[in-house]
Amino acid sequence: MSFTLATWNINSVRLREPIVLKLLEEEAPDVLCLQECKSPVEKIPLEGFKALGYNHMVARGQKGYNGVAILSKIPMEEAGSEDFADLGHARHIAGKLENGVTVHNFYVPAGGDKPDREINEKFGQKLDYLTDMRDWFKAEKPEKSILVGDLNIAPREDDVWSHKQLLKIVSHTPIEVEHLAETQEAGGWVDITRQDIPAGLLYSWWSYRAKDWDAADKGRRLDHIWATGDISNSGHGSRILRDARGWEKPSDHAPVFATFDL
DNA sequence: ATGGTAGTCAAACTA
Repeated sequence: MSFTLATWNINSVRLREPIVLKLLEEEAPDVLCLQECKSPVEKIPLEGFKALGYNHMVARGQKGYNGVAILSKIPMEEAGSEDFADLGHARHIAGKLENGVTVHNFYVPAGGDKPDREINEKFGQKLDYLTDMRDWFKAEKPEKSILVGDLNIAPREDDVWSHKQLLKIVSHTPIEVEHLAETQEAGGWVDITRQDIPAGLLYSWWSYRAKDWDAADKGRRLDHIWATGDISNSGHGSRILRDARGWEKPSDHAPVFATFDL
């Protein structure tokens, strides 16, 4: 059985319902994981998603900020949600698909502007969030699982437009990269996107603030698809739908895809 | 070094 999964930071699921529907119609992933829904769960517009065959959803939401949801054509039951770093934020939801695969959908804290926890509380919260993820997965020992989401870290030199210029910019600092690596190691996670596309510049986010995001192309790979080692060999076909960054009223993130044959 | 844009929800916060 083969299924395709996509992850997309949508930056308001209600405002961007039209382009979520466009993605579901044109690309038809079996599972779509969304972050930054910025909506209470009961206000997520489900009718159009259901009409396209996405009859299953698990989600956590809050008013105005954060929020994560998994839409699925495959029957799915909720498999819990965690509040790492005790922030009280809706940043994680897990679903277990009928095929036995568990999907973890994360929205890791962005971390503010200054990469110093002494003067910027948000940066400390981001590091603590990753440390709690690490410790949880170390105990949990996940199997037959996929982890996706906006992890808000671009770990590799070719995950950013300029490694040198971003070394002190939150999302690409060595301490964040180290925390992410420890989380990945603790769960035995394999980066499926980079398994498929092992070299070369790869971005999933471009700032709204650029005059011409496409021409400037100052992107970062903040959105990830990982899988546990027991199923990582079944992952293939990774891609990032850069086109979506240029759609009407776009998110600042593009959707990331991978297919798994199980 | 600064300011640039976008979303929520109606001023300030977050990204």
